[in-house]
Amino acid sequence: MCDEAKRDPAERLRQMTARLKERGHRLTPQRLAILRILAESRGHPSVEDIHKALLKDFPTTSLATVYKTITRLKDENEVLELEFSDLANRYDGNTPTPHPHAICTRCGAICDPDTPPLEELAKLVADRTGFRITSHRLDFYGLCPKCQEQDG
Amino acid sequence: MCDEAKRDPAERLRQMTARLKERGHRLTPQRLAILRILAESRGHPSVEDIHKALLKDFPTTSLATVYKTITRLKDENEVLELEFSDLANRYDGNTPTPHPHAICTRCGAICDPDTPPLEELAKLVADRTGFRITSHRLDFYGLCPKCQEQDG
DNA sequence: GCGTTATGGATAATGATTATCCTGAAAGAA
DNA sequence: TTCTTTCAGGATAATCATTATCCATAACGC
Repeated sequence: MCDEAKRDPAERLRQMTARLKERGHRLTPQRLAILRILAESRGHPSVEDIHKALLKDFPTTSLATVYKTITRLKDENEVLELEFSDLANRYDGNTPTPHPHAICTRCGAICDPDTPPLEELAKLVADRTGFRITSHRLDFYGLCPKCQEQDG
Repeated sequence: MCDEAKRDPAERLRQMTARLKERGHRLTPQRLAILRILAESRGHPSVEDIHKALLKDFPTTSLATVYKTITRLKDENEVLELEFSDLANRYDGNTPTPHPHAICTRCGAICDPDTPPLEELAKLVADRTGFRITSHRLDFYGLCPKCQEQDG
């Protein structure tokens, strides 16, 4: 229910590479590999996760390269960043627009539940605060099913 | 509309001191001062903000003391932490239960809009993901009214 | 192929937060 | 009030994800 198949990874990869090229970014082998990892990932990998996966094909890749590529992708709105102050940030390259997440506070599992859209609520907030709302973040924290089992 | 008066700061201070005492924490002058700053704050101060305010009455207070006190308050659920990976975390001592925020991405202003409660949505997410939901975070990002003016 | 210039790699720097360690103060008991 | 125990404060070092820096090199348009 949680990490069901989303859109086709190959299609998403094509989309990302096309957008980067179109905006004048070079498509290096390392970059392509990072895009592929993001497109194929069902979870929400951290930079270190991505780097580890990358080392299988490109054993000399630097962590800095991953950070730089992620920054590009953020600038181009091709990846959604989930910030944490006490943990490494996590990234969603499949669905780069804001959407709710369920986050396990024990094991760090993150999944995308289906929920009604928040546009109405965002409009309400804009009306009441005078803000020009451009993005949002909705996280639910708790224990994932696996971690509940371990409680006995 | 955004930073309207909430509950009575003095009453909130009484509440916090009572809870800390009840749980066996000592009430030192520094701690009381931090509680007062949190209770009276209408914004969402960072640790550094709190420390700066504290120095007026206790010029030798260490930053570490503020961090330690905040940790206590988090453990006792008397303060709500808003985490940011690229900025200092911000704290709400007035309303320590999760509630939506509007956050200015330019100046960092944070305010508490009135919105319908999210309990139903949380229940829906719990049903669909199997998570045992214990907390949530709903942030809306955008430009506050002041920062919109500066755009011309 | 060539030349321009963005990118990759290695590593140092940054900065919020946490850990450590010791001294001193808070609170209860006598 | 004084004593005792233990928690809290202050100073500072350590941590760790993320950024910045710098140079050699690879990508891509011509």
